[in-house]
Amino acid sequence: MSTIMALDNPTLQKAVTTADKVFDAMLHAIVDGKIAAGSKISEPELAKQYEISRSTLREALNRLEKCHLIERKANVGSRVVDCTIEGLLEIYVVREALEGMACREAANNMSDEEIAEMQAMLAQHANSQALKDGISYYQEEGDLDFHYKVILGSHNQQLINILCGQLYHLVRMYRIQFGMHSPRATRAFHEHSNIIQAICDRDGELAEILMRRHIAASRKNIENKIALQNK
Amino acid sequence: MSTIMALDNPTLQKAVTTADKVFDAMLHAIVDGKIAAGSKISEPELAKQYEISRSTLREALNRLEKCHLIERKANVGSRVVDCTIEGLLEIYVVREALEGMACREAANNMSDEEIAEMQAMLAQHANSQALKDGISYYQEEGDLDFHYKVILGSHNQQLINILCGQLYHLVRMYRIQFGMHSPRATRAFHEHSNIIQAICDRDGELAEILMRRHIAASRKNIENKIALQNK
DNA sequence: ACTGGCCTGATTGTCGACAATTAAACTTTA
DNA sequence: TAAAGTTTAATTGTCGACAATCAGGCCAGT
Repeated sequence: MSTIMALDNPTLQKAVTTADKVFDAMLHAIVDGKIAAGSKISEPELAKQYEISRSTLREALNRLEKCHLIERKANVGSRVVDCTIEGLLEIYVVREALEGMACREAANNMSDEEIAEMQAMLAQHANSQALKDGISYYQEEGDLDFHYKVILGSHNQQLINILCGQLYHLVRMYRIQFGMHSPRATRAFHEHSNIIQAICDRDGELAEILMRRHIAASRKNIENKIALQNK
Repeated sequence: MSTIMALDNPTLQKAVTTADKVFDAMLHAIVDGKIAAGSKISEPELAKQYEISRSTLREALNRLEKCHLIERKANVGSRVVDCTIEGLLEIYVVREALEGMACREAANNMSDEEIAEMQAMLAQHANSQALKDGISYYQEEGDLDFHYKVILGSHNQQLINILCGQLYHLVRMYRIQFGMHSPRATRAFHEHSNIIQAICDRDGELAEILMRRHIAASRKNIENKIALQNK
């Protein structure tokens, strides 16, 4: 029902080849933690598990490496990336820069129809949120939907590739594995609302500033939580 | 002689496997235009040309795809990306966002030794520039050296991977194939100098602003040249 | 003559086996 | 006993062949 599946890979065509299917399966397995973060990958073992050849598996591994979900060293092997606090904060820094710019470009380049769509989506989220009073749904999927739409609205293929193609899988992985469903839901909703307003006003400069603040706020929220945890 | 070779891939280990060597060879061939932009890639032909198996060639192609230098469609084949004005401008937008942020982080995270190194490099470039009065050398290599150093100075692995690992090969490709040796050399030199000063002052906010202006100026320079060309 | 379907040639995807390299276990020696 | 060197088992990289898929040419039918 959520739109998250539909735009899972907005820039990629559907999986046609078997390597694609294995890639998809492993992608979800890694993101969901079914394949542990930091664990070593045994090519023969996984090939047998998915009932495919090692060549096909390696093809899938190559695509996972493109998403920065695994790391390969020559003649040694592949490991799933491990989720560290430092890595998470690094990603937020990149997101602040890229999504800020994407938001500026979205304000310049989105069509009126796209803007209308996004406003409708926000209204739907508002209902869903008020209805369920469930912060987790909004936080985990609605938020991603919103950010996806803004990124796609930039109409910048490079931005879209980097953010949707590679970085966002990592974001989802961290969200799930660190169990992030913070009580920022209502606040984030208002921030989203203001960002859309800036885009609607075609105010790219303000849109970028608001998006950067929005992401920076999330990062600081995490930093605080970590600091609290380590106290 | 130049440092460009040394930091060709500052984040990657040297090529050990044959697929690595073929990747390097094809990387340079594509960047230098020896393999034409937009041309289709024939796997059997190239495999014979490099005297390797198709599997090994495909491994190399996968890494080229990671750098966004080629594009693959399932059951159809691979093509070298084509250099369009729109693509070039898109890259500048991404660079403005990412390198701006990298510059801010560099001001926060660079060690004093790193800053001293960068100042020394700039002084060397100043001599080289005054000596040869050659704008092309500075523009094509010194400029990249400077930007590399700033990116590495951010100490953000995600930033480094995206910028040095994938985006900068594209930047070099565009520079060479469009023959960019504009008379911005002395102006760019002063901008570099100011940026280093901001980093030295640990003024991340100013450093980001200056870097973004620096890159935006390059982009506008190109836009003007194109507009002039099409008149 | 033109459109539609079929067939053929070539290209890509997949497979299993072999060669090269690495990491660990074992032996040997100071 | 500890450290260094050697051997061995397992993993990765590479290869050539087969199967699946696609693009273009050919033929038939209206």
